Amino acid sequence: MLRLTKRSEYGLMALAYLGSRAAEFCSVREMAEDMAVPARLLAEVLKDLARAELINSQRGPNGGYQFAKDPTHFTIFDIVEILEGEVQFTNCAPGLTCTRESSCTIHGAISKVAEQVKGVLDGFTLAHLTPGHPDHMMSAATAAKSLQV
Amino acid sequence: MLRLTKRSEYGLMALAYLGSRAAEFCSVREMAEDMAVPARLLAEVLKDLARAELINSQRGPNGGYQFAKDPTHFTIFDIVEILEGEVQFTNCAPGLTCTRESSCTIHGAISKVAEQVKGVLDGFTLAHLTPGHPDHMMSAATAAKSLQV
DNA sequence: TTAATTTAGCACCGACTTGGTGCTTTTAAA
DNA sequence: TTTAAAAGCACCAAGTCGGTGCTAAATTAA
Repeated sequence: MLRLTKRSEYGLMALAYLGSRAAEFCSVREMAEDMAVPARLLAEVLKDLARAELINSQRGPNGGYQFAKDPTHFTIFDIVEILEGEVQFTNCAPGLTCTRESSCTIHGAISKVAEQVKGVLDGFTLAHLTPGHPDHMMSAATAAKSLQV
Repeated sequence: MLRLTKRSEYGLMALAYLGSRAAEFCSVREMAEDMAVPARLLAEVLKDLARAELINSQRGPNGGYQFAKDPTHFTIFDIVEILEGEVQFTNCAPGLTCTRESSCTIHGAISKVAEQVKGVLDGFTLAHLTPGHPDHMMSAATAAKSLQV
């Protein structure tokens, strides 16, 4: 159904969370509780993000994770690629497993589609997800509330 | 990995094929052979497209499938929705299974992403996939060939 | 009428992916 | 030394995906 996995979803939520928490270390337990997501799975996701050097990790008491770099430097595409592997829209693109060079007439257009989808994901940085950041996009609920004020 | 399923892939290929074959009926066997895809699976896909009244079906000898309407009237999004079910980018969007209204800060941006991805898929019609049609986008291979001439 | 061709319907299966957990080790602070 | 936390690795259940089997219904041709 063309959807992101939970890994990406939790990852994006966690990064947004970290972004809004200044530079302090946050533990997985803390984050999982606040975000109401399964702690162990979140831990796996954060491990991957740390391996990709997107966030710093600190072991031991008062340890946890913290943003390594400016959130505006990373896009949703980057995160999805880290957590789900290479984004490959179909098998049917030149150079991939589509060997129907002669008969397959769609990979021209499909490549364009894939390119544009990639463009969309690259058009959003982590800052867009991070509350408090000037680039943040409000949810419908939040927007409604701010209108009431 | 954010990819289309084989159902969508075969469906799009088949529709491109039908679009390039004037208005005659084409049998599944014929199409599957020409496109080098598994016939039975292609048959399932075409059944779904026929149920959606996107193509006409005709049983019996010399039967098969044929385009019902103008290819420019259908977008890639339509096909994907028919063959994969409702496109739902994440669980995390207002009104969906994301019940973390208060804590989840990403569904504002995620909704925008989903909207734009939908926009991309809606920006391509079947005509873009159909060789012979003026809107058709050539594959890299075909383009290379035409340059050689 | 009969046989052949083709779609329609429905159920099913094996393999892979996904979401999630268990357990042990390593690091670091109190 | 104890405790809190991440790192590593393996594992499992459920779901999805690609694909197939089988039977019925429709249509054409002989």
